[in-house]
Amino acid sequence: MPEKPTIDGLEAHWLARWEDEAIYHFDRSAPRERVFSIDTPPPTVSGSLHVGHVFSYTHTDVLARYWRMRGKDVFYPMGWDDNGLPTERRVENYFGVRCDPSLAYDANFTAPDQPGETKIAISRKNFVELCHRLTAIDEEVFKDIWRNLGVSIDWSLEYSTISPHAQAISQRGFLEMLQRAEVYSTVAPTLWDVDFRTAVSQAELEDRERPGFYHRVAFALADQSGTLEIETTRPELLPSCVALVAHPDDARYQPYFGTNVVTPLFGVEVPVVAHELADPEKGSGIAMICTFGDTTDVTWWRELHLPTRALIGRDGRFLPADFSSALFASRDSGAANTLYATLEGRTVNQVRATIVEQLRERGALPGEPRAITHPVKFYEKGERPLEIVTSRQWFVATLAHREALLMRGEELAWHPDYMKHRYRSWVEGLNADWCISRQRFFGVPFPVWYPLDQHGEANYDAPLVATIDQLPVDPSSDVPAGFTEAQRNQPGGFVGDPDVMDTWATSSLTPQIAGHWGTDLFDRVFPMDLRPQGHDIIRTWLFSTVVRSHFQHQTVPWHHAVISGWILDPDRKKMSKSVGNVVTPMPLLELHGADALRYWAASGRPGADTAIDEAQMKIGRRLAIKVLNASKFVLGRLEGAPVPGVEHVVEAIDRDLLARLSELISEATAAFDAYDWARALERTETFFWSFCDDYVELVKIRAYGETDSTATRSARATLGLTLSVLQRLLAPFLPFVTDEVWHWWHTDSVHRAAWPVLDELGNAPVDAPPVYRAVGEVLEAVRRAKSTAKVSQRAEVARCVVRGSADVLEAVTRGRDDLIAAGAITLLELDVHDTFEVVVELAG
RNA sequence: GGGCGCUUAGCUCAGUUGGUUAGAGCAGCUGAUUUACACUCAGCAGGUCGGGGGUUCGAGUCCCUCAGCGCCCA
Repeated sequence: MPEKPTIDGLEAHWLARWEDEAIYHFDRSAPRERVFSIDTPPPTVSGSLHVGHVFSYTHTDVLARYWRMRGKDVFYPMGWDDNGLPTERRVENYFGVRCDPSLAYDANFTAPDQPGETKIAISRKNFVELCHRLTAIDEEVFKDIWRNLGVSIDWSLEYSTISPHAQAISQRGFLEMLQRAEVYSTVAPTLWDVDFRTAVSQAELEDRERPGFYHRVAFALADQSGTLEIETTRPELLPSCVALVAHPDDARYQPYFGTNVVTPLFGVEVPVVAHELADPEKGSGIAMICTFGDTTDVTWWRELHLPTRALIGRDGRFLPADFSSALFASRDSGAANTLYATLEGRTVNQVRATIVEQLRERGALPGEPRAITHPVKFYEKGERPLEIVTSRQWFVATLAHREALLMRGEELAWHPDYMKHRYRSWVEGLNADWCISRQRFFGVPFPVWYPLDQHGEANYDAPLVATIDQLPVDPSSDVPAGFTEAQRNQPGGFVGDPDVMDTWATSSLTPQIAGHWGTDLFDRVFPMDLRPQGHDIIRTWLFSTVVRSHFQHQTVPWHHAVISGWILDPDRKKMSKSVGNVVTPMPLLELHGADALRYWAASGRPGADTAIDEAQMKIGRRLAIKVLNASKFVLGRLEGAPVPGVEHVVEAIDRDLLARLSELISEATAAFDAYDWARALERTETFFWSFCDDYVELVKIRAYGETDSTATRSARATLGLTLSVLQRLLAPFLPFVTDEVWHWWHTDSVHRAAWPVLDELGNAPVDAPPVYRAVGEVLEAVRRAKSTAKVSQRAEVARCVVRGSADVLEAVTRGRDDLIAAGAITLLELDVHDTFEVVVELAG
């Protein structure tokens, strides 16, 4: 025990020691019932690292440490989510490159130190190499943060979602779903980002309020008897119009159902149809259906069996079209084709301007466009509104299993409970199967090839699949069984599936990846006990993991889901890179210390959004310092001797303190069992400060007495037992300082010590007379008198009269000696009275 | 449009099934001073618990309603 203990430098010392002694090592021979397994979020390493990470990972670690002390073998791995678009984007910007899959691999390529003005086009293989290189660097930065935060991860279980192991698991999961027909490929209208040129899934969708215009457009009735006016925000889609739609109950339009109208400018005859999704309140109550302006168009198109006149291409520009063809069958194909010739190859905005201008010229635009603000669907990482593009994609059949997936949500224990609503409303609102293919580069490839017929056309209905023992495979370089590389892309040969999987198609298998599905380990850890995560990824990570586990294992993937809240900046605004209010954790760690940062994080209850609060960190730091000093005092009193056993606790006030301590143990344990770490911390902290300021002050003088007196031994036993319990109750929150003080009198780590139980306190009577509290109240009155008189707390009290009920006076009597000593009271008088009152007469 | 959460002292938050005079920490103010701790200790002050209505002997807590903030879904 150092002469002048300090919390500075504790981190470096204990981090090294924990690593040397491998105290967080998972015993993989442990039977399932002794294991507590955690499916930790693998952070997206290419994302910005901010203090929000520290927040939620502290919650997880606090729980991990608790269960470890409860005697569990804690399976606590850490992974890195490095595959996917965020990494690609970061690599593009970091090195100033872009991937062009048509280029050949250049073994001599070296990336520039600084990104240049224009991005250098490189082959897919070169690009992927750079992705690996950068993620390796990023992962070290993240790892450094976790280590410095004192997260008790078993680093021997580290994984990454782009590793061959993760790829093999992902591909196996895919192949088994394919075999069970839970995944299928089809050509379908799909949400499409025109900048990234990839399909995206419903889960990656985000509504953004954008200014727009309602354009009123007049359609002539086919029989020339009049016009119907619709309103649209997307007049550029007029050439791909396939119908007009109104609500079946809308009396205004009922006469028109079943009749035809003619699109202005393009002269295409389209029917007027009825559907419940048409909103009579919106615009003129009648809308045009185009293939495809939004997901509602897709629904209408599918349910009403409308033709497909898709005109927006993968790059967001208008595709060629022939208005004299059977598909369009324009009444005036010459004019239509002439106009369309000016639109082909143009962007959405360019086409919109031209069409509005043309409509106005032809008198088909009654009234000026009306400015509105409306929600527009974006890919969450995208910059231009999503389009809907028809393409071949792989889908997981979620819609057909909606009810079962809702039931899985009910099976999960949610903390806090109300977070289950997020899951429920998401599953209820699903409107498309989960699209898992992405037209990108850095990801897990699909382990399939397609046979090519004599004309070089692929047969997508009969994919050639890899076998499980081949995995991982890359169909762009590996060859399917029965073929040779020479047959690649040749008629009668084969072609590899060119796409990669959605990052969630891999992340949804973190229990299988971390738990090494297919080995004996998996059965020892799965289903996992705990899934900690933020509420922002319930619809992605949590949902997709439930889907995979449901299909693959017919179970929920975990028993408990603990949902952490948002981290807000000090002004309570959500932290985001674009707002520029992101706070990085390292400076805070260096300034306040890991225990202090953890204290702040652990004060945030499950699910509660929490603002960055440096004041709270300072309080945590103060608490850590107090733990050092209190431990120093108590252990100093023990003078190196073992703590006297609980049977030596004989003084009434000491027995009462232990009774209160057993209440604390019960409360903290119950709170932890309910995943309410913040409550456990708050109760323990309150008790600890009262222990320091009141109990220790009361028994200090007695504790300095002769070692062989029963009273002294009682005080020392109580101090020692209480300190031991408090150090352990605080250990999950303040791992550094508690292990420091624990080692002052133990050889093992506090993090391997047993969580306190009531038995340790012997038969501490819970119904002991409330001596501690009664004496405390008198002492408080004495302190108040001294403070009011502005004298030292050591000043003598000539006479102190305590009036109160016989019970209270009895309690005070039992703590009389300690009270007199702590209050420097010369004469203590007790007087039975019906109200409680303390009269203090100071000396002099 | 449907749903969830929040609203308690200047600030950050407790307040577990309804039950003495609503608590804590921070900030503020007033003091104390070398035997664990100044990164300390003691004390003071500060709230009609978002508004309104209801149930009850009794409501911060239960019910209804309104408002504000945040979020989820459509």
